[in-house]
Amino acid sequence: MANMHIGELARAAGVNVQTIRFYEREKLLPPPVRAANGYRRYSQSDLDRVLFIRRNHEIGFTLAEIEQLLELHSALAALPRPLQQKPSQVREIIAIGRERLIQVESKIRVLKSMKKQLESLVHHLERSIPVTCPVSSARPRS
Amino acid sequence: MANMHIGELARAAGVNVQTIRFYEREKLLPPPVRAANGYRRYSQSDLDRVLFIRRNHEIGFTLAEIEQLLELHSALAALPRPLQQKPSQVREIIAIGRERLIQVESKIRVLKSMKKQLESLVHHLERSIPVTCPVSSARPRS
DNA sequence: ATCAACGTTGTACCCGGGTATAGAGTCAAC
DNA sequence: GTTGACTCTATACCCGGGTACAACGTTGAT
Repeated sequence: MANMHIGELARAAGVNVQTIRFYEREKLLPPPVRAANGYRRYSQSDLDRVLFIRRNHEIGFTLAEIEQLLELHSALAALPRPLQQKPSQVREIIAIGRERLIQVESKIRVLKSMKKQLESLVHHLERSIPVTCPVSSARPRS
Repeated sequence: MANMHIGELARAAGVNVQTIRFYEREKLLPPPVRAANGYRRYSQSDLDRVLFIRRNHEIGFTLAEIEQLLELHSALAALPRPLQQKPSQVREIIAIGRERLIQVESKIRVLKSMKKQLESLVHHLERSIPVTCPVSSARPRS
């Protein structure tokens, strides 16, 4: 635990150092423990968190939405087990989860339809080209 | 054709007027025909284009990427049929299409895995809650 | 003991994607 | 012929998500 410097974390996550500090300011990362010299120290779970942020950002979630997603995860982790109590809190988490689910499903639908269009585009273009591809015989003028 | 004012187009597309003009400046929309009074006039195909832009932006493509997608579409439309000539141009379109396809597929993968996680989250939370849902008998204290 | 490579805080800047405002013209209805 | 809703151009601003200094401290190797 707490085995990485900020630079190592950044490299491992494929972002740069300022971005890590930026995420900290924006409350996407918790204030890390500090070594005696004041250096930030990070653990694997911090790395996981950064990777989670990046992946989700890449597929079009805003940082605000990602914050919610993260809360959702940690709320879940913090629940008493086996869940007997706190149904109102739990219900809220479920509600947020459902919302996200709807968003995600809608994005998937759009992307799938796009995929189909692209596939048919590429396919048709390939089919109707006078063959000049490597697999064919003589490579008639490129 | 060319039956809409900018305000109607904007309303129909669910964006505001300045956004339309912004897209025009950014070359995502072609300069529209102008009425005698200087007003921009738009047609259905302009609306389609704006909707296309919005949909794609929503699923995480940048405007620059969308510009490429649009070019790809119109390049396709402009091709001589039945494609006998211009294989180099066609090859380029295919290459871009393939690239997009890879991007789209990767987004879909990420979203699907997210969907699974969310589903299992919601499912598990629902399963372990002391039943308080409408479908059950007596609604024991909310 | 000095150098490079890394860390600290703080502040300022940049880019993408719009959004708002000013100052003016157009148009339809009353 | 004036009012209100619309349009025009031009310019400025805003927000999200970083990115880049500046000025300084720490560490390890040579």
